[in-house]
Amino acid sequence: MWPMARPRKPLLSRERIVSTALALIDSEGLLALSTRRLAAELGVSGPSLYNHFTTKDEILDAVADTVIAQVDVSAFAEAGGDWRTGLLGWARSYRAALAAHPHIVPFLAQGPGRRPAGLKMADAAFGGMVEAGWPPAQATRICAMVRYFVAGSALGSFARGFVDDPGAYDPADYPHLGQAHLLVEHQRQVDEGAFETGLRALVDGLALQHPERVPPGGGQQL
Amino acid sequence: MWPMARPRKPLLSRERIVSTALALIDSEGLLALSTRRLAAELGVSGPSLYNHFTTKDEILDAVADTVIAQVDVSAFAEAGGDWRTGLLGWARSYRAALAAHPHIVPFLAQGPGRRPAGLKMADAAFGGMVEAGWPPAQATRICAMVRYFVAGSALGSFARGFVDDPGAYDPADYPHLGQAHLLVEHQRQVDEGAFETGLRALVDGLALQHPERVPPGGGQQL
DNA sequence: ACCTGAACACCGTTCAAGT
DNA sequence: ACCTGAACACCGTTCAAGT
Repeated sequence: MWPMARPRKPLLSRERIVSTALALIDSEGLLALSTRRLAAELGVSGPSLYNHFTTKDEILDAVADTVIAQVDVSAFAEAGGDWRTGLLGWARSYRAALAAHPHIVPFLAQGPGRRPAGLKMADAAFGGMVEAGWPPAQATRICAMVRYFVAGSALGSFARGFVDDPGAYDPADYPHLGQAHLLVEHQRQVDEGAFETGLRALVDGLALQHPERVPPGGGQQL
Repeated sequence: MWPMARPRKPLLSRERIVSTALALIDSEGLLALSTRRLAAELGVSGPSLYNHFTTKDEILDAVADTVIAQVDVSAFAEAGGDWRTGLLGWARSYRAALAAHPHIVPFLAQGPGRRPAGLKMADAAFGGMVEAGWPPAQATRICAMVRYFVAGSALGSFARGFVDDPGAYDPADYPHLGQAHLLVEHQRQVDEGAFETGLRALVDGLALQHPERVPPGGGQQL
């Protein structure tokens, strides 16, 4: 091997950089993604990345967008105006996409900005709610609350937040946390159960506010 | 000034380190908090911090705990078994505490672990829900979903996630985002409105599931 | 156009040395 | 006990040099 300045065929591509970055983030966390480490994983030297992206943040933007591109918003169209079904389908797919890559969530939460997949998702969700009869201001709030809920649930496991040690929580200090150390074992069930229960409650609660709702007594809306 | 090895009175204390760290995080973000920068702000050299904390993460843990210590859980006790009032009061105070320090939220979301204020909050909320008649498994889910919602809403502004530029969102690409650039101006109202609307929906939806609820027709619960 | 190594101003943390 | 400067192995990014 002798020094190679420019190869006949590019060693890197934006796609390869992004997929390797995502794999590294998934396996070792956001902090493990350094430009030098990523370059090493790709078999090139650190500065090579700057031929394809102008900054590390731009790489993260691209990674974030591929994650959001996995979200399925087809439930709105398929439900044909049934906002409950559309919203449930979107929210579940949204959560699944983020839960598959939890370490990128803090970065994702900075908003879609100019990321195309994020904007496409926002457009579909907002449009779906408006077409189902929600006033635009309320549709905005609903999209925001779904994002809050999904991002929060993917950001950090509730169950994993506790310590797996029966002696960790002294009953004298925390009288109700006697079983908390058991949460760690049932992590997935706890987190998914909480998300699903919360999502149902959210939709049920929203239904009470829909402009076309017929209240229980059949009376007028406020 | 000549070299000072050990001063008569300690220059640092854990309290001073934590409050300076929080101020730095609030004003410049989590990434701006380096041990060297923090030390400079405190008027000492970098390694001095290691006489008071064993790692930077331990400093962040202490910062996180002081933020959570601001959350008011007294609503559960004051509401005397009325879980709706207790939950609303807790969730609003929880969100206010996190929204005051948004940059620490990604760190907070790793869970209470062994942080006393976080555990005290979890204990009070879980205990409050159980005492109001919720089965423990459901009380756990409710505490988790409130954390998801609060953390998600404090993590990143929904409104600030868009770009304040009328030309940013081409109607050909995003037919429903024509007004999205306006969100940035009304940031606080949008985010607080979404949180409040979502919280009400969540509580309303949960009420339908409470074991002691009398269903509309007065019939039996499933 | 696309890669390289050298360089700059940073990191977190350890450690021997001072009082 | 509590501070210091020097040192180690890292960072993100720029830039001149190579083909």
